[in-house]
Amino acid sequence: MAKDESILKKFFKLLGDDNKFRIILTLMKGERCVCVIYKELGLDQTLVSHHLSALKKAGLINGRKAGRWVYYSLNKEAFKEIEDIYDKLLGIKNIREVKNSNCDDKICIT
Amino acid sequence: MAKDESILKKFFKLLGDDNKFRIILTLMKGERCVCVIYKELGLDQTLVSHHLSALKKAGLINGRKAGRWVYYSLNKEAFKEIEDIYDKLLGIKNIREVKNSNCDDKICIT
DNA sequence: TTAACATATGAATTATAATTCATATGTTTA
DNA sequence: TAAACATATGAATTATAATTCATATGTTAA
Repeated sequence: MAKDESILKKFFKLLGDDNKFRIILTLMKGERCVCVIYKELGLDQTLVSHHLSALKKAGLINGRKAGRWVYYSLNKEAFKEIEDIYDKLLGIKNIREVKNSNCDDKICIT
Repeated sequence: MAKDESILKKFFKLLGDDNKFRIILTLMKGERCVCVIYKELGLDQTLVSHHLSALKKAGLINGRKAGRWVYYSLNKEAFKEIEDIYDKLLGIKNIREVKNSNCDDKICIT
């Protein structure tokens, strides 16, 4: 699979998870420390930590350490890249609406 | 979770799967019958059938039956809806970059 | 310098989705 | 109308990811 496709698919897989999705939505509002995230979402600290770690590993978020707190924020460049790839690969304007005549006889290839 | 969020998350979850993602990419090129899809992707007929059924159930694709063949195509309205919701909820222009001062003392709420 | 706190990590467990297998349904052709 | 074909479906199995649990690391405050 091409690199672009793989980046996009990975993004989908991560965001397809309920809690990761909610974490990203929370970070849309701005940088947040871990304790705020897990309290706001009513989740376990350790669970959120695992999710953040996956999102960070994928490059979707950045972590900034300040004292005993760690502040996470969205990686805007990564989101820009995703938007561009989405537009190229799945953008509605690229959908072709060619209808097919019967997939006839032996061949069954259009 | 709000309806929009739930629609988008469901989309992500479906497309996060390798084979569903490839099926959608194939359908970007136009309507295809099942036999073409599974041969082109080198997958089992029954596996592709399951995936198509999930994508159809989610409203992302349409099925058109013609004789013994079934032609699937992308549901453009659904993709339009997804694009709109994405733009509203996760669009890069909606990302706030507010930094936080220390998440200080007891409170730990921003 | 010890206790409390914020976060991270790895292993164990559990939940969920993907794949396979057997077979059913409906359609066309010989 | 029987055989071949295209697709679908449900149950069984397998793979993968999410969650929990126990605990570790580093930081600040008493």
